[in-house]
Amino acid sequence: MADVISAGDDVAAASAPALEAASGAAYDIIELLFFAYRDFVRDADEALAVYGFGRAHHRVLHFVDRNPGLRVTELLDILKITKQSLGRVLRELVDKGFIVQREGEADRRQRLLYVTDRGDRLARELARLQGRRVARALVDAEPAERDAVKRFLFEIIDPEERGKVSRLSGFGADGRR
Amino acid sequence: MADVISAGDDVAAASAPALEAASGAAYDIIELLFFAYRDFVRDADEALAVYGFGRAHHRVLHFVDRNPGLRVTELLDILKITKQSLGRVLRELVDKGFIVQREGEADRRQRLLYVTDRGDRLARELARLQGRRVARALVDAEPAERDAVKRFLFEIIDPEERGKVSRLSGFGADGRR
DNA sequence: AAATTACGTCAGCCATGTTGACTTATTTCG
DNA sequence: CGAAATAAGTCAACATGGCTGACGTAATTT
Repeated sequence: MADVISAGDDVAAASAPALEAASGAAYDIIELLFFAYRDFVRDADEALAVYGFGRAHHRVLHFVDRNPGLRVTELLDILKITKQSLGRVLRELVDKGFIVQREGEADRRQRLLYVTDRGDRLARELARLQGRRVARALVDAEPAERDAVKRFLFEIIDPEERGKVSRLSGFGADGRR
Repeated sequence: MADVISAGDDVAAASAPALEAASGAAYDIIELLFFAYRDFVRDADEALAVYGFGRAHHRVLHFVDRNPGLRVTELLDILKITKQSLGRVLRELVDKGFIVQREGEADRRQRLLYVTDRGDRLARELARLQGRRVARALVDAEPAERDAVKRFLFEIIDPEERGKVSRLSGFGADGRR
């Protein structure tokens, strides 16, 4: 039961031993990703509940805070949800004064997104909570190990999405700064 | 960035750059975790849809496959969901012949969970899909780097949960095998 | 014998995702 | 210039997967 999984026959351009070693670690990591993410996302929940928000609001607030002037279309492409799903949470964030929308200067069809002071404060508080967990997980890690973690997460992302993530988060296409 | 905002109203002045400088490596990883998990969980979706299953079914199937004879209470504690939520997906998995429940020998109140052959086949297929992604992300990583990734994910988990995860996944409390 | 435990289930609610259809304003292009 | 494309918003209906609360049954523990 639960032995080494096969790496898949279409993994090209890698030596058999390298793939095998990678596959051995893969099963553990599948489970670790589940547990890690399960706990990671819970950090912000109580802080969000104060305003009647959920995780969907958190994601929107986060990306607008990190990318002032973000266009709605770009946000949809980041979150990979539909316009209608975004519409609901975005409206609530605007109604409660955490986000404002401004007409684009160059293109007046656009409604560029910005956080308010209030929104910025909440976004930072949420980032502080999650950042604390991440920082604790990295305290004993050497710089090379931190890079290895970042590179791994970066390479888990769909290849065609990596360019976008690099631009948003500000590190290179190889996962390094 | 801030110059785009022109006449400042209540739009927060210091956003992305200041935050980034303040928080270091943790901030990148918060975003990377979002993107990585977003893509990671999508791998299995089409395979699950064939049987009318969703991600909740996947999680149940996975942990039962990895832990034959799992008790319902233990599964609840792993997934951190309620008995009622589990009940729905578990019933569907049983009805469709992917999981069977057996009365416990020592304690006949227990309904121990096992996958059927069919369930095992689906579980492995899903693991293959996700494992392939993980394996590809690790092909160029050295053993020490793979350990660093595992250790990081392990330490993201709530401290009081780590013992349970160690026992389930079979590596030590330090995140190493 | 009573209390606790393991499990299941009914009923209703909420958050967040989906499709499909349609509108409005604006920009781009032939 | 006029047609087509684009950016954004909205209505309606529905699916998934969480939640709480209340109860029931069988088996075990005290």
